[in-house]
Amino acid sequence: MQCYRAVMADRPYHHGNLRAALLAEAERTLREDGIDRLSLRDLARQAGVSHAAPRRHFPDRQALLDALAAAGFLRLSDELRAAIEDAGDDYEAQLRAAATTYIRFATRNAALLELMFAAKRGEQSAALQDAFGRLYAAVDGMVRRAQQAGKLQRGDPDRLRLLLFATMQGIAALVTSGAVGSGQVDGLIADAVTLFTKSSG
Amino acid sequence: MQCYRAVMADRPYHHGNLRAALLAEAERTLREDGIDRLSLRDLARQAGVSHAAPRRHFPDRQALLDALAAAGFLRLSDELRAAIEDAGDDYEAQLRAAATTYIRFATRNAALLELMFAAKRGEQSAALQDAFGRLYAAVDGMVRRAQQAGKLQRGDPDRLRLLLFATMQGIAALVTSGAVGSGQVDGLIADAVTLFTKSSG
DNA sequence: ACCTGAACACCGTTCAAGT
DNA sequence: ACCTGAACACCGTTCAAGT
Repeated sequence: MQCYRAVMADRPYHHGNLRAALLAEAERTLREDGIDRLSLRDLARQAGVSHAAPRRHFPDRQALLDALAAAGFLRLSDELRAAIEDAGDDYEAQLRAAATTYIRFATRNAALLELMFAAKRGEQSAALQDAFGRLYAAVDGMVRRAQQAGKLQRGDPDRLRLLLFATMQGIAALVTSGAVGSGQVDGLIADAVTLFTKSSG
Repeated sequence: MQCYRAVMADRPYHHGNLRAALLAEAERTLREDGIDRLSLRDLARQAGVSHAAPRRHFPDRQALLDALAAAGFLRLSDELRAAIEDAGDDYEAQLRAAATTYIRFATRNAALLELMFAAKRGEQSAALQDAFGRLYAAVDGMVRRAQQAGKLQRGDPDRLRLLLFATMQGIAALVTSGAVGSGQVDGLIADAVTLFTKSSG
């Protein structure tokens, strides 16, 4: 009778990793139902825990959203690093791989990406800023190497990196908002790469 | 006694333009407090009307958000057209003016722009799609003229227009999310214009 | 340390009923 | 046509209390 809440438990709820379970469930809900249907009480219910229990791990709803966003930044930056590494030594191939990975992440995690780039109403947590920094660093490293090799368009290097970042994010926004069909994505990426790489000739 | 709800009424509530009053108040709330604090009940309260009254004009909360987004698209496209017209005959100046206007709109209406480009969960209303079309047409016209005059980079014209749109939206996203400081905006726009215009020489 | 249970002040949405 | 008032099923957040 006191084991009621362990009905569907092979997962070790109630001891240890409630925080991780909440985050995992939250990400699933975010992907499948959208941010509007994401409620702390529902997450607690699905974790078999009282509605006040999440408060130990996330002081309020925004804290959970911030944690989701931070995890998103880390995962996207890891995927970008891997894609760039797999692309070999050709800078244009690296650029194309990075852009493709970024847009694919955007289409598969539309609500999460939106959350990651939500207008910050107040100050963002340090963890969230760090996570964004990881993403920026992933893009930055690639672009910096390409610039040093003289493969990119001229212009202020820092701004050019930001601009490339902005272009990827912009394409992602158009795709997830439905303004651009998935069939146009590859062409858009190709044009963007052409635009940024030095067409020396 | 039956005039209770007209306490602060010089506005003609309760007769005629509740819809417009709700939209105006909603946009103010969106700008000042963010989308999370935007509630139909609160809007009704501020309009001096029962909480069920808005239902006549907006079937649900999403309908009101869609109407806000549509109005945003129309206003932004109007501002873009005006800025382009004021910029004269030089295509690069037009491009710079359009980008500046777009980013300024983004910084002043961050929450609204986010709403405008929110990932569509289902189908979007026809009115919303039309409004987006107006925005796209505003950008499109300018770019098309520049392309015909041979002032832009080569590449598939349709995709180049989308790419330019994406770049503006991407810069806007980085600015409103706080990833790019307002001091870097002008430089970013300048670099973007340089990138897109044909540096023939 | 981590969680419960009740309570408070809100929501969106629905629906019969009023004018 | 447009609006009211009560009702329903939810929220997030707080807090004393339990183990």
